[in-house]
Order: sequence, then structure tokens, then C-alpha cells
Amino acid sequence: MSTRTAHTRADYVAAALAIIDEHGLAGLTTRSLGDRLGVHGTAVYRHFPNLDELVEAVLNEVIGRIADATEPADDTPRARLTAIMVATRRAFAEHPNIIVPFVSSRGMFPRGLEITNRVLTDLAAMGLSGRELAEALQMLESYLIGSIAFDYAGAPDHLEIRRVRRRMLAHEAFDPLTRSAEQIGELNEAAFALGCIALLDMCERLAAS
Amino acid sequence: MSTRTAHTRADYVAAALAIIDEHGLAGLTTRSLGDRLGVHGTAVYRHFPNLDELVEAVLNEVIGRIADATEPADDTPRARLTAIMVATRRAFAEHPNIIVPFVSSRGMFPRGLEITNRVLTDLAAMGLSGRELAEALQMLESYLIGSIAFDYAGAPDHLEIRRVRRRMLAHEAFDPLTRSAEQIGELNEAAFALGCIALLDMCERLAAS
DNA sequence: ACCTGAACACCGTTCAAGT
DNA sequence: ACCTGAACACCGTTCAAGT
Repeated sequence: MSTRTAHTRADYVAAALAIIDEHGLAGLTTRSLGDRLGVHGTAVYRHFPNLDELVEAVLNEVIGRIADATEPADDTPRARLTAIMVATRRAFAEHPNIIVPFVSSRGMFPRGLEITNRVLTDLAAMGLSGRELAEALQMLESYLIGSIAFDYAGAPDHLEIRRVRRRMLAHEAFDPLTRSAEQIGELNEAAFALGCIALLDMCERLAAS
Repeated sequence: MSTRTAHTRADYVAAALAIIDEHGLAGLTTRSLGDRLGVHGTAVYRHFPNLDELVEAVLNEVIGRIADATEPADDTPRARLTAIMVATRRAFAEHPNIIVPFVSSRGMFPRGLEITNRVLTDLAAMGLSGRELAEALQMLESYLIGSIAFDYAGAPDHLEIRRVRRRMLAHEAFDPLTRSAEQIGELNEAAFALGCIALLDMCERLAAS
């Protein structure tokens, strides 16, 4: 009498994320998904209209975790904004294979919009409004997306290192800076922090004017 | 005796770019490419080892045009940097369907490296060196990629407007700002310029320290 | 040197059918 | 309500063969 529980949407999302993490976005197919869940490949269509919507649900899940993890903060708006940006970048460091569809989606799913609204609230608390508020949002979002894409998208670690080095080596100044993966990771981190400071400074300048 | 000239690599690149512009990246297949050139679908393999390399050649071509168009400048390093960033962003506005593979490639092709090296030269002329030079490059590149992706990637115009509006409407401040496509385009442009100023200011600060 | 034609192993998706 | 099985039109790529 043990009722074999049927799969839920959440099961498919979890399986899809695992496959994408392990084998890349191209590794996610209806058949690979079915295999992992012990189910026929076409069973996904009982839960999602197509694979693209599954991927969007995966994005929503990953971004949702950021939203939950950075919830409350008795801090300045600027500190909260920095925390959200750092947390988002970190989340994609763990799931680099999902960055390409994320860039295409531009955060247009429920939990993404939730974070966008939180950023807007913080920017408003910094004294921005109207057109300047919109411009500030755009600046921060562009930089965040670009940093994520630049730092993690498109390649497994060792490949990335090789590629980054190839580029760096073209200019003498880089050779001593990029000898190891750690150095590259550190440099990426520092550059990201610097950009956040520069852009948030600009936000404050806009608020003051 | 009219010798029918065979196709060259450049022919395939031009055809591929036209198809991508008209029908999106997914519209580019070996068969659609063959049809456009009046040739069998498998003929591409005489010129490129696979489709990914064709797409990389397309990226190289598009970026190469930017490199050629922004060549000389009797200007300050900062003005040259701004010009390169604006020109790159504009080039992708004309070829939005190519942004996703560009993000994955991270500029790792000949003409992309050429531009990267030019940026490095200008940053060095601003007084940056060593680790700060590397960080400055990373900041600018991330912001540029992100702005391009945020402003143009993933959707034809009318779709983009609908999506952007849907998001904007979630916050009261945006409704009056984003009534038309022109307003959105203007806002994107202004936000991009602002971010460039913020990041280049930071570069100067780094150079001065 | 460039292209054709047939073939291969794969895709996403549909739909009738099962429980 | 969820899943199976067969089928469809479509992929990228290989390879022997043509000129």
C-alpha cells in the first residue's frame, strides 16, 4: 500500500538545476531529465509547457534563495544594496551554467522582480526619485549582470583560467598578476567591489543634486 | 566560360550575420545557411570546423568594424575610452541577437583582444599600472558587457518594450518614465553615460592614489 | 578546393493511450 | 492527475563520392 508519490514541479526544477550544474545547459534535455527522475522524457510536459519555462523556473528558484538569504537588515540603504549585489554575484558563482539564460531573462520572473523592487526601495531611501531613480537602477543592474557574466559565464574553471591567461598575456602588465586561479578570483572580487563603490558614489551624488 | 566563383569564409560570415539579424541565433542552422548561399547545408564544413566557430567569426567581424571605426584619436585617454565604450554598445544595438554568444565568448577572439589592448593602453596613459590597471579594465569591461546585455539582449523591440514596461509598472515611480520606446531608449542611454562617468572617475582616483 | 547526398545519433514536442 | 510509447519534424556532424 505504499503510495508511490508522483513528481512535483519542484522535483523537476531540482533535477534540472542539478543537470545544468553538472553537464551545462546543453546537457539538459527532456531525455536526460527523464532519466534522472526515473521517468519518461515526455513527462515534463505534464508540469511545464516547454523546456524554456522549466529553465525560467530554475532561475526563479536560484534567485529566490538569494532573496530569502538577504532578507532583513538594520543597516544603511547603501550597505543593503552592496549586500544584495554581493549575494547575487556569489549565487551565480555556484551556478555558472545558468548565467546565459539569466542574461536573456533579465530578471523578469517573480523572485527577480522582488529583488529589483527591493533595490528600488533602497535607492529611494538614499534620496533618489523619478528619472534619477530609474537611471541608478539601470546602472547597478547592468554592472551586476556584466560582472557576473564576465567573472563566471561560459566556461568551467580550468578552461576559464587558460582563456583569461591567454588574453592577459597579450599585455605585459598582466602576466605577474594572473599566475594562479586564486589570483584571478581575488582580482575579480576586488574589481567588483571597486565598481560597486564607484556606482554607489554616483548614486549618492545624484541624490544630493 | 564564366567561372562560377566559389564561396569564401567571408561569404559564410556575411550570410550567417544576416540570418542571425533576421531570425535570431536559433534561426542559424546548417540548412538555413546553405539555402541562403544556394549551397548544400553541409558545405559550411569546408570552411569552418563547426557552427560555433562560424559564430565566433561573426563576432570577430562585428567587433572588427568597431575597431576600424574608432581608430585614431587626438584626444585624452578618457575621451578615447568613452568613445570605444559608446561605439561598442552601439554596434550591438544593431545586432542584438549576437549578444548572447558574445557574452559567452568574453571577447576572446582577435579583434576583441585588439580592442582590449587599446583599452589597456589608454588606461595606462591615464596613469594606471599593475593591479590597479587590471581592476580598472575589469570594471569597465563588466559594465560594458552588462549594459549591452541589459539594454538589448534577448528580445525584438516590441517584445522588449512590453517586458520592460511590465517590470517598471511594478513600481509607481516608473510608470510616467517609460510610456514609450523612445523614453526607454533615452533612459538607457543616459544611464549608460552616467555609469561610464562613475567608473572613469574611479579610474582617475585610482591613478591619483 | 569546394560541394553533394545519404546517413547517423540526437533534439523538442505532440498525441493517443494507459493507470 | 501523472506517465508511457510511438511518432513527427528538425538538428549538427561525418563521410564517401563527385567535379
